[in-house]
Parts: sequence; structure tokens; C-alpha cells
Amino acid sequence: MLSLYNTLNRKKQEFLPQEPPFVSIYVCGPTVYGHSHLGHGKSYVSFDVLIRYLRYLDYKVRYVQNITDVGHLTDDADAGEDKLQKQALLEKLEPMEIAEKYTASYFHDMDLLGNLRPDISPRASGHIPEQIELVKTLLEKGHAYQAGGNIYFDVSSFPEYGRLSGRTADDQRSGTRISTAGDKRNPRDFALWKDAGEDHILKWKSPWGWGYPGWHLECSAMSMRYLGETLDIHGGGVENVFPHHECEIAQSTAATGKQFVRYWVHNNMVTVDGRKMGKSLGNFTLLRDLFQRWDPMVVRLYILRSHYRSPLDFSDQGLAGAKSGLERLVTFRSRLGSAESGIPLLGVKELVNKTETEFRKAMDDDLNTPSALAVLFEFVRAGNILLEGSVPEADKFVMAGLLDSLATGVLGVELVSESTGGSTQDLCSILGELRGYLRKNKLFQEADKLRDDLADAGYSVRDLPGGDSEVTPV
RNA sequence: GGCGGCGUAGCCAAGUGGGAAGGCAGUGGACUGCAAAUCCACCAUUCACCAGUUCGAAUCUGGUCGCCGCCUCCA
Repeated sequence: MLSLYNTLNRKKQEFLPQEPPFVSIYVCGPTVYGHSHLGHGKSYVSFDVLIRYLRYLDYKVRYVQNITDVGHLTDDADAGEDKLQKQALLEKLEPMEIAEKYTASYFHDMDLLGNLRPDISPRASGHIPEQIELVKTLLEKGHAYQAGGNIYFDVSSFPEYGRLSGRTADDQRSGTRISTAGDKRNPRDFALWKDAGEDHILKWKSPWGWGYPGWHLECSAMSMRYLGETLDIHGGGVENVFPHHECEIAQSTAATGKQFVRYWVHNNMVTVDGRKMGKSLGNFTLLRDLFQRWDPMVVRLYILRSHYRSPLDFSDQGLAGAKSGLERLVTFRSRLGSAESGIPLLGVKELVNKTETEFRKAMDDDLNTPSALAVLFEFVRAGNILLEGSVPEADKFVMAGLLDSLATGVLGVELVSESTGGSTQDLCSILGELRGYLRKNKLFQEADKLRDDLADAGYSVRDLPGGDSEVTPV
């Protein structure tokens, strides 16, 4: 039984969807005004593994992740700038061109990382009517008020405000850094709709004049549009617990009268020298740059080696460790080959069953991927020991099947290079025979040149006891 | 100041009342023409520190020190 840490109760809870086998999940997506960095990578890999594991458990998952292509102000006080607009001016493009460009970049990077595409990737700009409707409802129900062209949520009308983040009204720092917008009744009130000034490019016509939505609004509107009024799971980064998710709860619950989200799942940050990696600090490493030096699967494994709720401190040493670990997995997988099916021996069946049971136990415990990986590495050792002897094809088949199901299927770590098709395998075995022939005839120079050339081309050579050799793609 | 979290070997990282997982790096050995891969052995009497509860604590309680996140856009 899968347990997830629910921020709402601050403890692990058994996961039970409202209407099994269906699971509705919404994850806060990126604001598309720049390339994705490792922090995005960690977040979306974590949620990808959640999705994959739920599907492995035979749930029918609908996964919605927004694309924020409406630039929001940096605060509610008109002090900041619209980020998309700012980037658009910088690159001399339309804001929507910026959105298109970085949406494509985002998906490209996520594809390389092996993340499955969300089932729906709704754009905020494409759901303005839904957002306006939500504001209207809140006004009608007396949870919001109008001040000129601005609409604010009246926090005093929603007593539960603060439950998710554990913040009460008195907690707020005296002399806060935010200068309160002048037309708010209460500093804690937040904007639902903002009046657009002359120089604001992205704006829409609303009952309250030309304007644009507040930054919490799109998630409420789009998640409920596609997943209903009560979601099973809502995910995002911990930094969004307050104020973003707190405000989402307030405006959604106030509008529907129903519980908005049953399980709140938050992932932790990537840090650099102990400091948060973030756009505002400027200490981020872009995924596209990281991929120049490291295979995306190395990056993925690196992320999965720590728990999603723990911070991950970025280091080359860590990535190098992940690289070696990945090679170990890949080598083992390639030794199993693409075997034929058959009936496996009892011993291997036991090993496979035990591995799967323990893997699931780790994943059931709030997606403990570091433990799950430990289970896989123990399986690799056991499998390698078996491979020292002669192993029936059927045994290789079930071991390969398990690895493909758990490592690739659930964790999303691709272990098979695309060049393991039938013809490549034939060529590999011919080249293996050739090296074996050369070695048996003590033509070591020729044999080693073949090995070096193959290494350059991305194939590894392994000499077996008895003089035969084995060639596999790396 | 308020809320939340963290401190486990050279590095990374699980474990949260009764055997200190796993990976990387390292050392020795087996195998090999050499290598790689693989296997075997070794690698934390100890879990930031102090006090307490307990037959028993890395794990619970209290305190000390250090670090981080949120309270402003952020995955």
C-alpha cells in the first residue's frame, strides 16, 4: 500500500484515491520565460516517478501540469515586472513567442530526462474565461471584493486560511518587506485579477476592464476544469506551500464549498553549496548545459539517488558517482541481452520475486527511491553472480524483464541503448567471435586494436574465461 | 521574529526503539596475454554535541551548536 507524505497533515498517509482506479493529479508547471534548470529537473523527475509508480500499481492516472505563459507581477503591490514581458523586451519578441520558445525548450529537456508528457498541459493564457468565471463566483459568494479594476480575495472570509502552511495571522513578521497595495482591505488579501496599465502587453477583457489574472488563479481554474472540484493529488515545490498553494486552497474551496486537494505532495530543492538553486539567486545550472557534460540518464539517476523531500546538493562528484552507478546497471542489462521467453528456474524466480517485493516496499514508503535503487543494485550483484555460470535463456529473460519493468518502467532510467536491435546483436556476436579468434591465435596487437576501435565507437568488449569474447553496446 | 526542515564513513545516501542498507571512491585478492567488466574480502564499536527516558536510542524527550527553506517571483 502506497503511503505519501501529505503536507496537509504533516505525516505519511496511505494513499486512497476518491474513485479507484482513477487518480487525478495536478502538478505546478513552469513559467516559461527561460530554459529549465536542474531544480526543474529534480521536481519533474520526482513527480514523473510518482506518476509512473501509480501506473505500475494499475491506477488510471490523469496527469495535468500547467504551462504558465502569463507573466505575473513579482508581488501584489505593483512593484514588480511581468516576467514574460520583461524577457520579451530583452529578446525583442512577442510575449507569446517567448512562451512558445521556452515551452518547447522545457519539453525538450524533460523528454531527454525521460519524463513522460503530462496528459494535459494547459496554458494559462488559454483559460482566461475559466479564471474570470472563478473570480465572478468568488465575488458572488462574498469572498472577494473589487477595488477599481482590481479584485482581491478577502482572506478574513476564509477561516481555514493558513492551515496548509501552519501560518496564522499573528505569525506574520512585523514590518514586512512587502509594501501593501493601497487598495487592499487587509495586507493578507491577495489579487485575483489585476487592472492592466497602458504599458502592460498581456491583457484580457474582463467584466472589470482590461486586466490579467492573479498568479494563484490559473492553477485553481485549470485543475478544476480538467480534474473536478476535488483533486486526489496536487504537487509542487516546497517553496510554493506559502503563499501559492495556501491561496489556491482558499479560492478553490471558497468557490466550491468542497475540499480542493486530498494529498498535497511537495518536493525539496536543489542547492548549490547549501544554498537554494533558483532563478532569483542566479546560481542555477541549466539542464541543456548539464547535458553537454553528462548523459541525461546520469542526471536522472543522480536525482533519484536522494529522496524527493530531501534537498539535493549539486556537485560534480555526485554526478560522477551516478555515472558509475548507471554504467553498472547498463552493463548488467546488456549482459542479459534480449533473451527469448521461457520458463525460468525456481531460484531465479525467487530472486526476481524478492527483488520486486522489496522494491515495492521501498516505493510504497513515500517513494523512497534511494532504497529502491539499493534493492536494484543488490539484484545486479546477485544477477552477476548467476551470470558467472551458464544461465538459461529463460532466466535471463525474466531478469531482463524485471529490470525493464522497475528501473526503466517505474524509475524511468533507460538502460538499453537504441542500438540493441537484432542486426546490431548479430554484428556484435560476429565481432566478439573475431576478437576471440585473434586472441586464441595470440594476435594480441590486432585483437587490442579491435577492442580500442570498438570502444571508440561506443561498444565494450568483455573477455570470457575460455578465450571467447563478448561485444556489447554501451 | 513566526512556521518548517536538516546534521549518518573521504563523497553521496537509506534507516527513525533491539543486526549501521546501497552507490561512488579506496585497499588487498581471484580471473586475464594486458585491460575492462565481474566476483570475493576489507572499508562508521558508531550516527553534530550534552543530558534524560528505557533492559536497550542514530532512532523518543529536553537542551546546546551549526546549516537550510518559506514568510517577495521561484520547481
